[in-house]
Amino acid sequence: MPKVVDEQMREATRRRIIHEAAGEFARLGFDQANINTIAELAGIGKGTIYLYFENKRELFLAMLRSISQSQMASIRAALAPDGTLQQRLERLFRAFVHLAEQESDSFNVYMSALYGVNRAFQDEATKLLRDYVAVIALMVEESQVRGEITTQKSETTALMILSLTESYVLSARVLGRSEQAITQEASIVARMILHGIRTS
Amino acid sequence: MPKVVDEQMREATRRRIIHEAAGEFARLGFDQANINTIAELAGIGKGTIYLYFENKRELFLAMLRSISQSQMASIRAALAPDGTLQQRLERLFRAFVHLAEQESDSFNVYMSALYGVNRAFQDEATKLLRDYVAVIALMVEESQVRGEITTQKSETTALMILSLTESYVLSARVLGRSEQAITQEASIVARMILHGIRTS
Amino acid sequence: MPKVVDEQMREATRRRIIHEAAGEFARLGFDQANINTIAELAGIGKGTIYLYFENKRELFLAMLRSISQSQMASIRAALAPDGTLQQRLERLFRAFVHLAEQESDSFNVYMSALYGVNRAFQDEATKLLRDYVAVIALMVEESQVRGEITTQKSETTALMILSLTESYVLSARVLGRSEQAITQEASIVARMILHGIRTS
Amino acid sequence: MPKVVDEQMREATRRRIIHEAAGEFARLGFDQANINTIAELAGIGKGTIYLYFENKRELFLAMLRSISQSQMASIRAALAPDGTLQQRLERLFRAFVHLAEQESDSFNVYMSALYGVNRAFQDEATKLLRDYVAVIALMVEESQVRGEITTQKSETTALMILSLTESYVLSARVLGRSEQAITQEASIVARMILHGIRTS
DNA sequence: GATGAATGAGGCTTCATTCAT
DNA sequence: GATGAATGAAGCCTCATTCAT
Repeated sequence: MPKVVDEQMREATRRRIIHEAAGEFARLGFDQANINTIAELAGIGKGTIYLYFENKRELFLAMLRSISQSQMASIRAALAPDGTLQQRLERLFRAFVHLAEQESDSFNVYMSALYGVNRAFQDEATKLLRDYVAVIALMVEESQVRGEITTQKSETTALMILSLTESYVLSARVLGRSEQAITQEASIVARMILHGIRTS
Repeated sequence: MPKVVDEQMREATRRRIIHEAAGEFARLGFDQANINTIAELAGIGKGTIYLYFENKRELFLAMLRSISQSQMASIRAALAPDGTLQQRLERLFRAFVHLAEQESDSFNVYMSALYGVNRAFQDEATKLLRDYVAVIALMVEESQVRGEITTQKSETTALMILSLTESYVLSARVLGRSEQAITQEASIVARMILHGIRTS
Repeated sequence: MPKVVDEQMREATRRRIIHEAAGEFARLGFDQANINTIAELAGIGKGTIYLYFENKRELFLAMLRSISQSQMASIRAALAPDGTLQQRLERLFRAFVHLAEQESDSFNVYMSALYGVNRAFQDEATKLLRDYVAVIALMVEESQVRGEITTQKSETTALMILSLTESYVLSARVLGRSEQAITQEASIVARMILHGIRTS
Repeated sequence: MPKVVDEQMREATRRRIIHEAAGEFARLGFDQANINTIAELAGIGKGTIYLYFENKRELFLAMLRSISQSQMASIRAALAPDGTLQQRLERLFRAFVHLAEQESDSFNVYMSALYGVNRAFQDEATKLLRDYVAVIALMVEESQVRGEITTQKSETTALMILSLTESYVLSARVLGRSEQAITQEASIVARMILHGIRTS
């Protein structure tokens, strides 16, 4: 029964489509991206894409979900309960820098979905944002338990942490700073966050 | 001499087009926005738009510049050298909350331009970002002179302030918090920023 | 009573419009020619043209008639009953060479109208063609009376003369020959025509 | 292997498009001709045309080339080295009459391209004109070899032959003569050309 | 299942013409 | 009479989607 192999093939093709779609969407945006180009890059026929995804919109959403999973994995790893809160915050910061630079396609797609105007895309991107906040809030609560900080509203704190981290990275990139220059500020930013948290 | 009136009429029409364009672009994004619809909303003929703007792209850019000016005016007012640094930061935070809520069309357009993929739009949006940073950096330097804080890199500090302020507001909005709820956190966020600055 | 002066002014403006129209139509053809451009070249407002001509089509026709009159004048002069038939034919040939080179705008407009697809334009251009044939036929008949040739169908002969003269000039031009080179063939062509006539 | 059939289908469709395009362009001219109408006449969808031709202009050029080939074939056949020069000239004349009447669409398109203002179209039409001259020049040289005529400049002679033939037919048509009436003059025109050649 | 030829809706833009001043 | 701002019809072309093979 070649079923398993077929299933693997199908999954591989699906992944290839999503990968190329991410590049195309990141490069051109949803409207300007061309289904035909994506098919060519993925090495399949134009019509074949529709055997994997209902339409362009669904392809975009599937790609967005794929990106979300991948990014969440990175963030979870960064927030592993090793070391002090300061260290975990630094790792979080560096994880974002890394994502923004090494996975820039994904990052761009995610950001444009989040701040774009298509409600469906925004909703999907928001899910990831919620997950970010949730997993950071968890870390905050752990730190409370450990006595590293004393706080009440873990979610507000998490939101602050995420905002400062993510948007600092983004703004710095948009303003043209190098990855290296930004990475070097990990310690400063983390310390600043920490003090901010402890004071409020 | 009907010239003055004509000039006023022309300026009024131009403003009306830009206003409606902002709404349409905010609602649908650049590609999905329809020049014909914008013309109808502005109460003019389809062809008339082209007497005011060379093409769709130039209309978008003109609108973006208009938004930039308006937003910068708000931010400058918020950063007026009255009161303590804490108070100025609170006003900055509230100004962003206000912009995001009351001028949500403009805000959405600006954000999607900044994080979209069209280089020309990104460049224009980046200009505004630079202006933000510059004017905040100025406040930071004033505060140094006044002895409120002791810092070396005013621009880095400004970027931190902007990042935390702007993106906190944005994230909170995207996550569905009410304007009121966000506004109430002005004091907390400002204090946190201040401590962060003083520590680093 | 400034009426006369006004009438002169009006006539002068009309002529200026027609002159510039001829250039524009010759350069771009009827459809691509731009009314606004013609107005600018003529130094008047866009709307003013419509005080002189009902619409673009009528302007074109008026221009065509103007060209016709001018060209017929040249041809009549060339065919003046001075000299031998051979000399008159040579003058006719040279007149066409001159028209094609010195009045190339007019010539191009006339040819494109004649061989174009707009029936109204074709009809107008055909009138000129008929006039050509008629005036040449007259010369043929004169020559018969003078005993220079003996022929029956003066109109067929005229058509031959015109065809060979006009289209020889045109083909030679299209094929890139210089005015001088073509002019030098006046004698040959005229002699050839003459022999042809005498034989048939 | 449906390839051959497909290829045949494709070629058939291409021909159908060109055929209908010729009619539409002949009827309305390049600018007024409507791609949509051509598609409907050809029995295909509007977008399908763009699978066969890059754009309207390329369609026109392709059609022009197709016309050129077809016309050159007719002319070559007429000039086949059978019979006397007089007979060949008569066949040439009749071939033009036939083309002008039976292939009037093609003829109109070719003439309007030749005398229109679009340089690209003019160039393409000029190629055909050159081919005409070349093949007629060949006949002239053959006739020299055979001793039918004694001439030096075969190309100039060829141009004369073409001019008189083609433009006689055209002028006669424009002036409203019937095909039959024009055809009957084949002998006269041919004889006249012949004498003209022999004399010069 | 895979393909890609065919489709046609949709939109930006031009420009002849009108008409209020 | 002269003007030119305003208009909107008209058309080329793109591209997501379908479906016969």
